[in-house]
Amino acid sequence: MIAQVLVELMNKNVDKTFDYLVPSTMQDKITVGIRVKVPFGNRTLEGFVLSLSNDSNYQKLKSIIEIVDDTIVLNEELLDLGKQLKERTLATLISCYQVMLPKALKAKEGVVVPIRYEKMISLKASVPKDIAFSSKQQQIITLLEKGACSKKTLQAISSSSVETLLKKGIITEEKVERYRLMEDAVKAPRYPLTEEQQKVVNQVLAKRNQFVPFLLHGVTGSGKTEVYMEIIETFLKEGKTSIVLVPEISLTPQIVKRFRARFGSVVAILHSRLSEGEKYDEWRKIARGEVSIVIGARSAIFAPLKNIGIIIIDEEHTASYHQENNPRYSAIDVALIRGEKHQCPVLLGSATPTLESFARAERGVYQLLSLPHRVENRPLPKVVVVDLNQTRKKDSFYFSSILLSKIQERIEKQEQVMLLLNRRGYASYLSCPHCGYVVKCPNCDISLTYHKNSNTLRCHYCGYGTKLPTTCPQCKESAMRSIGMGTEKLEEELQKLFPSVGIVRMDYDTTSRKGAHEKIIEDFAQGKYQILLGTQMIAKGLDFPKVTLVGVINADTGLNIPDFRSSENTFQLLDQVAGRSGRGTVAGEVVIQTFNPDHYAIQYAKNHDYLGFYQEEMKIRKQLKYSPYYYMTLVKVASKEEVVARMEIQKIYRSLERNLKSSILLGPTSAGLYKVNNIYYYQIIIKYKKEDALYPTLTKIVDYYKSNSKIKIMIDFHARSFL
DNA sequence: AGCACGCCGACT
DNA sequence: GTCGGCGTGCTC
Repeated sequence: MIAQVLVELMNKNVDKTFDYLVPSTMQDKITVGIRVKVPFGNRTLEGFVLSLSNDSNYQKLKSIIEIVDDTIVLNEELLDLGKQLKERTLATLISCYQVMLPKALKAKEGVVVPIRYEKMISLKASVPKDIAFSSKQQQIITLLEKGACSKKTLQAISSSSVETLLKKGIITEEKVERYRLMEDAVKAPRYPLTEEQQKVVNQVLAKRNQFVPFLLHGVTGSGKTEVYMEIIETFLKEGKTSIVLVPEISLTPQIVKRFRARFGSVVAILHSRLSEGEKYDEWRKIARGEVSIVIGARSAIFAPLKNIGIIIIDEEHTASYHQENNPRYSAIDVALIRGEKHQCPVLLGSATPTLESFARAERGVYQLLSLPHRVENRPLPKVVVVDLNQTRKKDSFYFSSILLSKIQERIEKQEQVMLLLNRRGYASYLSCPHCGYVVKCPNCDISLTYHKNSNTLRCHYCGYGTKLPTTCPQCKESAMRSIGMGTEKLEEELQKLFPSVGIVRMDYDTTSRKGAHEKIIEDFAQGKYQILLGTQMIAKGLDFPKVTLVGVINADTGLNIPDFRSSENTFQLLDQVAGRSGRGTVAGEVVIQTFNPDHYAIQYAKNHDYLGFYQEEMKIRKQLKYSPYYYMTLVKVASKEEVVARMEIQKIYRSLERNLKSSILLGPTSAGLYKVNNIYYYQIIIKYKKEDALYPTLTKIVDYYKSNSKIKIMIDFHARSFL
């Protein structure tokens, strides 16, 4: 028998299978999808068996050294999915398989994540009647009569007694696998569904056993999670499994808790904050069919569940559902592939769907469902927009007097406040401190990015460049400056203004420790603090009934990043963060501070008018030929030598120009992150509605560069950001 | 990816 | 005369 093995190397040159002899001792254990160790050149590598055959074109075959796991790692569905992923992303096949697996199961020689064992003690079949036991010994035996028990527990009673009983052969010891992540049983209230919610549930269940993609547009606080759980429960009763993707679990422990409370131990959790051991264990629970529900971040879409009843992607607009390195896939795409395979519905939920998704719903590609009202008829919060042009001169740098007085009010009423300071403010664009003016590209209606090394302003879309203005083109004041406010400074200011109030900050810096998120969220939920301030992190999915005021310190930071999605991202962020207010019995309020009070993204967010925003933004997208009217594929090259990157992107440009007859090419231009770690980036954006030559052309280009170590080329068919 | 093989410059 | 540069090619 001969095995076709795909080895661990992430290089285009070796992205094919190699034939190996299967030693007779392994014949009955080797199956497709298993992980093996093989000799490769003068070293040993790990790889996956992709197929088996009886003969080979090669004469001098080497033999497989050993089998790594006792079961298969990639089942048939995943093997097939990997191949599709490779075709869609043009990444290496091995990278498509590796991305599906926890580190413990990736093909990687030398990386070992152990299974955790525990010593279990159990009673021998019959306890001899004629022996007199000490009281401690008797205590242990009585305990064991009810069932096996961990050695640790028994040793706590008396370790010497355990030893004696073992020696006498009364009890036996056995090593048993023990999962690391143990579920903590919690109780959570279960809410009866509203009529609206029930209707959505019924609409989805009506299409069970069919591949139907749904888009659930539900306003913040409309109880989407409850809807998800109800649907999942139905499938659970039918013996079917479910996948639920959430943006980043560690940010929303509340959702996990609710699932745990309702479904108990049939829930597995997969996200980046787990240790490798924990991920390994959760994965094995899934592969062994011990759980029926998987909740996780992006990569949980590859959970090896069988018999899937539904795939749910919550907050479907979240950028993190797209992977930014190879393979550059979209979890939504994968969900649709798997949904079709399993003939099950795929449910995408959001209060602010991407324009792409909503457009698909309008065209009937997705079936649109909606939850237009909050539960218990709670009103959406009232939004006040504060014009910083009016207030900044007289008020403090961060706070308008309106926001301050409203904070003061909540503090007196013992209610809670959340303050958002968008961390994207660090992006270096140039802004006038007096009037808020930001320099834009004359061709693209996009902010120019400040390039420090060349001291110019440049457009990342068309390549337009201009010298740095010394005075503001609008108000003629001197000293334009790049903006960058920090949450840390905000916290300091706030504490000065409210010295006796408990303030907690949640951002990248305060949450790097494991469990830090949970702690902050837990503490805030319990009222240890009255004000929670933070970055985007606090905008999504959190549910604090006592929060009645949400303040956005500066809504403009997101508007000015040089991305055609900046309005959409801003609208989404504002709507999401506004949705944190008034989730309890007391009505909520929102204050948005901005230099652009009339900007449509802000105005529509103020009115909670998703549809209005959608329609207006679609007009712009149509006019400027952006997504979703055009597909946009990003081609990026990276090289340590700037000249090489520039030369090669031009070659690629000429090739694209020659071959793509129905596309619009933007570029070539230096990428937004022009130089990172001494690597230079150049890029081209391909816009097209239908381009049959796209994949063949790009495949050729990728092949052409596969053995060129001086240059790396990256292709992203669903790029969310063109920085 | 790594590593060997192979053909042209400045040095014990 | 040799040590060593990194271009090209191969790994079942």
